[in-house]
Amino acid sequence: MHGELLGIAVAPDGTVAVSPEGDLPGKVTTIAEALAYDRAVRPRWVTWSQETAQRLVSGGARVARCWDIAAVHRMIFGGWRADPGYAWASLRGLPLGKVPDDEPPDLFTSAEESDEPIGADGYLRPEWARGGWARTPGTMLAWTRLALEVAELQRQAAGRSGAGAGAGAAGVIHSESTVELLCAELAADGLPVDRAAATELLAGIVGPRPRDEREAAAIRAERDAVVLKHAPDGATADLRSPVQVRALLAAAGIDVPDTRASRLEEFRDASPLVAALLDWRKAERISTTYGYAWLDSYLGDDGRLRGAWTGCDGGAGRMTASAGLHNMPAVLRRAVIAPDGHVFVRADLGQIEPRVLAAVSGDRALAAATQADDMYLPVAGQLGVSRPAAKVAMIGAMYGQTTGHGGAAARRMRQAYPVAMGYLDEGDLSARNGRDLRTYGGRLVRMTDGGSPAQVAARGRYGRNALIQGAAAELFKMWAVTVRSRGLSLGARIVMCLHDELLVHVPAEHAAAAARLVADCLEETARRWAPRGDVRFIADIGVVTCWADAKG
DNA sequence: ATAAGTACGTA
DNA sequence: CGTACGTACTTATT
Repeated sequence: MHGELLGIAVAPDGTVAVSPEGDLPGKVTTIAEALAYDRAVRPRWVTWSQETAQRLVSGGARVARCWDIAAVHRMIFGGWRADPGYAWASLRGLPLGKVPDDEPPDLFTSAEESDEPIGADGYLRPEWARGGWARTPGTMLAWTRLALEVAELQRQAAGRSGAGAGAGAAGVIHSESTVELLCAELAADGLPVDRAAATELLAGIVGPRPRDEREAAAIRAERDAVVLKHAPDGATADLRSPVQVRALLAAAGIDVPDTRASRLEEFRDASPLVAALLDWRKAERISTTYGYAWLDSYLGDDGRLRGAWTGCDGGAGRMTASAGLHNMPAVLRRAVIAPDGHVFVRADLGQIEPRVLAAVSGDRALAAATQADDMYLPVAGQLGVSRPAAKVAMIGAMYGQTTGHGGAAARRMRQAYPVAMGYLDEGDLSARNGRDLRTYGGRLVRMTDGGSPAQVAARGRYGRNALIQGAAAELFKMWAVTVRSRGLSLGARIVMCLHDELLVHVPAEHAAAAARLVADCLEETARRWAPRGDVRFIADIGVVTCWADAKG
């Protein structure tokens, strides 16, 4: 029974239903009892979506593992939409165009109440999916039974499709599911941010917090004036308008097709106007997106910055976060400080993408290079080029156009690592032709057909990138849920996931143990995810009190 | 009001 | 040396 699937549903009021299993009758109970059952039996709870985890977490229950129907649906079928009615129709092979929209109930057409979740047409009744399942204990139990049935159908569909069926993919469906539990916890726990430190940082960059709108406008005008005083006589512009900025630059003799920072950077030294404008943009970004309003919106009184998390982005399958958690300017990490008595274990995967390429392609020669701490060194030696040239060639192969032309390094790359390059070529070709791809872990990456030559080329790049980025995301998530699980006894909590980086909050007395654990979890994950075992994955792991500190 | 375009932050 | 995403602002369209 340990680890067996068991359906669970949590109503908005916190009432829990657990599906029948074997001789056990299903029951309607409390979150506390569900947690006790989780500890005793450790089932794999079948949930319809992250919402269940959110309700469990807000009721104080952090369960060990789950089978998340929406997450598994996205793996098997690709795309983003994964509501119950859509997942059901996909599994039953029903026409998807007729699946009712995932909309709130219409107030004027009273939904017919039925005790049967599946309608005569074979589709899931929309009123059930919209919350009608929580109407009575009986409907709640039926909802959990259906979840269990759907999970079994998904297990079969995954086996047929190849999702989660590859040698290295064992466990990916489970980790992709359990990440939804982690996401609910990340959203509830938040990222520790020291309000005083954040305020001080902001003051240094954009000035003190304005007391009213008039003062804010004055500060903005003053910032603008610093730039405009470098403008040619009489010229002025709204610095927030790219069109006007372009005209202003033209008046100063700088003709550019657009005013992006990357394009203006080359004029920085020659033009005080450009230099001032680029500095202005930095401050403006902080002021508008990551300023006091940002703190007010997302930083709680308890010193935690909270946003919503998703386990996969619908494209290649990376995690996403709102509230700016994934694109916060690096300077603001100075304010991410562990509260008294706690520290962070900060860990990031090193050279994850080329290592992942070695694993997913099965290229023995490239796998051999991963034994080095810096794998670009052996690659450079193999190709007979400098390390920077080797790195550019590798990244170009993974993401850029390599077909046909390319430098000497690119040509030698084909000779030295034919299996890896063949894997990328295959993905590129499939994507160009509009054929769907599957990542190493079995996630379907949907491709469209047709398009102009430029779109076809872009699709090729998208496809080869998705194979690498998607596989790296799978490895990362498996690592993260392993740390989540193994770290419980140390009081370690993941507070940030940033594609290849983990920030783990832990009581100071367990810092060293937690750092070792994070390293051990990577070993364990690598063995499970890439069982051939010839690819080495590395992480830079340090104990810090502030995220901005590389090592503590 | 809503959509598209521009820009920029993270990986 | 490419890809992904989230946020905010301006400009154009409905």
